[in-house]
Amino acid sequence: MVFIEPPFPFELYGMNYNHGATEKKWQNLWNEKKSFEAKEDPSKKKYYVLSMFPYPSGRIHMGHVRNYTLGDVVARLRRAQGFNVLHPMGWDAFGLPAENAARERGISPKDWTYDNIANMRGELKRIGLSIDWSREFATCDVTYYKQQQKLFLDFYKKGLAYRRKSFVNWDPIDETVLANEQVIDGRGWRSGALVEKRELNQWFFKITAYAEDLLQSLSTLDRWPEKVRLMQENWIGKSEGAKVFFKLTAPIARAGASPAPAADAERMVTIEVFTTRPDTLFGASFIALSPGHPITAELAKNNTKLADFVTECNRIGTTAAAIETAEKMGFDTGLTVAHPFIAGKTLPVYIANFVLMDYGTGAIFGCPAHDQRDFDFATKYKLSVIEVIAQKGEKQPLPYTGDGVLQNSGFLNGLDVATAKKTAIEKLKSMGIGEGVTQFRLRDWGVSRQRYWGCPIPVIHCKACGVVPVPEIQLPVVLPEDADFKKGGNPLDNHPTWKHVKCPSCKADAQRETDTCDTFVDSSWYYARFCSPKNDAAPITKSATDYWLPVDQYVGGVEHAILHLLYSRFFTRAMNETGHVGLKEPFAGLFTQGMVCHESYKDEDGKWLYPEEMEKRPDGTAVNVKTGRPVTVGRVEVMSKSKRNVVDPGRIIDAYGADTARLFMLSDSPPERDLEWTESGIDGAWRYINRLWRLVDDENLDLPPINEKIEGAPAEGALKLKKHIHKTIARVTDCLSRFAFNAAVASVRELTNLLQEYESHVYKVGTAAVLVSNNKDAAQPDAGMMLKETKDQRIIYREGVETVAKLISPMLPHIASEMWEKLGHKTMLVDEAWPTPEAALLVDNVVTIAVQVNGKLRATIELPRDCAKDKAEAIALAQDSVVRALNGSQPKKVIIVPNKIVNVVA
RNA sequence: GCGGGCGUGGCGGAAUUGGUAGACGCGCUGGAUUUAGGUUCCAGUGGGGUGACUCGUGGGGGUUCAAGUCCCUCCGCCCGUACCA
Repeated sequence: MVFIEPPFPFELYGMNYNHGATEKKWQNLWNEKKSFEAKEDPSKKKYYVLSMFPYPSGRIHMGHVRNYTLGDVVARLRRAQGFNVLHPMGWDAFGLPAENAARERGISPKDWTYDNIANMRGELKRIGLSIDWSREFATCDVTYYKQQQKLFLDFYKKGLAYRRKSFVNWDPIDETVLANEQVIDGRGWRSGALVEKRELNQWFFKITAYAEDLLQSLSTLDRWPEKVRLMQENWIGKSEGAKVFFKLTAPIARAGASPAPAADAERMVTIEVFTTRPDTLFGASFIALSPGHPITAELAKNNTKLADFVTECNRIGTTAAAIETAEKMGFDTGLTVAHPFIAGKTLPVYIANFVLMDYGTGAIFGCPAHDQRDFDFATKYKLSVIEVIAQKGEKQPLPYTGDGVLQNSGFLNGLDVATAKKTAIEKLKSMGIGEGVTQFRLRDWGVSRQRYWGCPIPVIHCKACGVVPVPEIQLPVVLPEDADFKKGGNPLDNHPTWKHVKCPSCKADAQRETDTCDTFVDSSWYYARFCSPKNDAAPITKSATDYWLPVDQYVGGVEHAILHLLYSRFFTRAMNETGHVGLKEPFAGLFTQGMVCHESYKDEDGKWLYPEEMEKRPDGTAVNVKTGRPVTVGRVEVMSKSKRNVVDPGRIIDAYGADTARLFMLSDSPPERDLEWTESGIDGAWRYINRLWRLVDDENLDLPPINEKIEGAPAEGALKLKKHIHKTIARVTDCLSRFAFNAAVASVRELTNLLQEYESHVYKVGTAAVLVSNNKDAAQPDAGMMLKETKDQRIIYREGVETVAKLISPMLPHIASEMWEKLGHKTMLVDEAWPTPEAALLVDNVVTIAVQVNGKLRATIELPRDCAKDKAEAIALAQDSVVRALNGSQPKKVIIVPNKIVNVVA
């Protein structure tokens, strides 16, 4: 784990390639020539490459390097292929960590953020990305969030933003709202106080208005990973089912003194249940309400045991994972409801911790025989289990969730599940106690955050006028810079003056909204802002977005597969509806990359160690560099600061160069999979960079002039090499276009090997080279042929090396550029066109065919391409190994796949 | 819990549509050059067997002339789960 510290003594190892100077040289040149500045040009086909912008935590990490290298490969490839490429970069700069830093270290969130950005920008630039830095912005720039406030108001006017009550995690000691990640085992991470659920008025975006469209349009996103589309589909969670009204056998006496509104009073006599299984109504054995259900709240007023139970349930927290993995608990209310179909039958009403208030109606009926959760619950509380679906075939233990024929179900008996569902719904409807409904799991997007470091929501609360939007000419609503972070709560709310304003409508004293936006709002439209980042008059410049959008290739982590991407899709629809953009789907192509992992190390005391703090001994043991004490080598895990299994990209770039870091990121693991960072891997990458350099850095290289052509047909050896070059072009182009970057690198390496091997078999004599056969006994070609061969080979060798430089350039832009220059070119490689293979060179006239007997490989034979089937069969059957395997028996059948395989079935 | 993904030599992985499993690299072994080597070059390298062969893509089962690839099932690990970004 000991790295060579910079400056790297490259000449010590016979290396002539100085990555430090070379990388700097090309980065400066690209910058001077503005090589990557994008301009709208309707005469050219555009290509918009976007890598998810980073949160400015202060340092870049390997995950960033991977993400941006992947995006850069695409951007550089498309650029070489003649597209007008937009490849921007910015900062997802609002959010909690800045506020935490302010609280812990007394730095202002703004200074902390912009310092981090300055530092990270420098680190990013060293990777050598083909980014148009002139378009850079941060979401915390007033110029950006001003436009976001306009969008918010436009959404509000269209009814796409609204306010309602919703629960938050409340820390009673710090008097602040906690994020889910700040709640640990039901307690506040700093105060340790038991977290309470508190209901607050909050802002929501009406994403559910587009639920159906967001679902349907997934099928048009054919360049998205199937898994992401599936995850979104499940997240939206469309389900067909029924609402059923269960009548309470005794209405609940309301505890409150004030008269309840009529609709609410109605709720106290019936329980509205959503179910996807109305067919199993005859198997119902209980009703369960969410702890957050209005009836639960009403009952808890007069029942301390129930109130305690609800408190207990709330302690689990607000996350679905916690609620659903918690042990199933129920509270028998003693109430009963009438069964809708069976006269005289009643069902007990429970409060259950696994019933979510946010989904359906917050109430379910339980049919234990045909649902796992209901079954578990019924077992625990000894409720009846009535089988209403007769299983097909071999009987399985309950619960049974498959199809079958209805039984014990009155008018549904004999029907299959699908028909029974329909019939039950019709019956419910005719009885006036239910109806068929389509339900979505998707909930509206809560965007309110009771925090300082976010985009202020631009509304004013007036006692007389209610919610009043801030007039557009008064935008932006700017964050105050003198907020106090020492107190608990929301610094905006605590600020002495900021929130006090006059109502824009009646001029009376009023208050600003002190909630800020969820940072997912900021990242939902940044892709569109990159098209015209400087426009101060409007969030979006229509002509610019019409040209550049949609994003052709979006690259980022799978962890964003649902929320960020769904929110962006919603936002684009909302911006479309409010006239800002002319499209609905922001990202035509999506690639989700895997994470960067590393071994983790612990010393004897169980303390995590950084990789550079330990050393591996030849005997396989590991020790602490300083103390010499043994170190336990742990699992390979996602790099994280807490486990200290991180490698700083800056140090790698110092020691080995950006190209080496990029190569390592691209060469071994396929980009969609997790990548394990290893020191030996980086060594291997670094060696390859030096091998590339040796291809061109040779005083005796003796290459023919640029563009010299072969006269007549190429000599045999030259043709072989040329074929390989063109096959490599085809293969690499294909690999790159389908994100098989590791395979693309492998293919270029193969060509490099071949060129190097070829070069080592050639002597240079004067200006001509002489091919030396490996086989001493072979007849040497005559002088004329040799001259032709060597001359052609020199020309092909140049073509080969130039091709290697071009093909590797999206991955390793610095060394590729340097090679190009070394080969005598005056042009910059980044301005060169991507090579195209000659079709005629891609096909071989002799193919290798596998010969199998009963599916087992017995021989391979060489045959002319498209050889006749009977001829192939005859040659295959004549093979010694085939004859042996057949052992005298007659083949029953021979299967021949032309140019691929002959399978003899014995 | 639910949803999604992944699993191939000692290691990372390749195999575009069901058609020669292990490309390319790391590591390792042997050799050459070298005062030296985390340099470079050459050769070898899935397991077993002298060999003909045989066993092999997380486990078990199935479809097929043929399965890493398709189907069923089980196991392990990872991601998301709505206030981390």
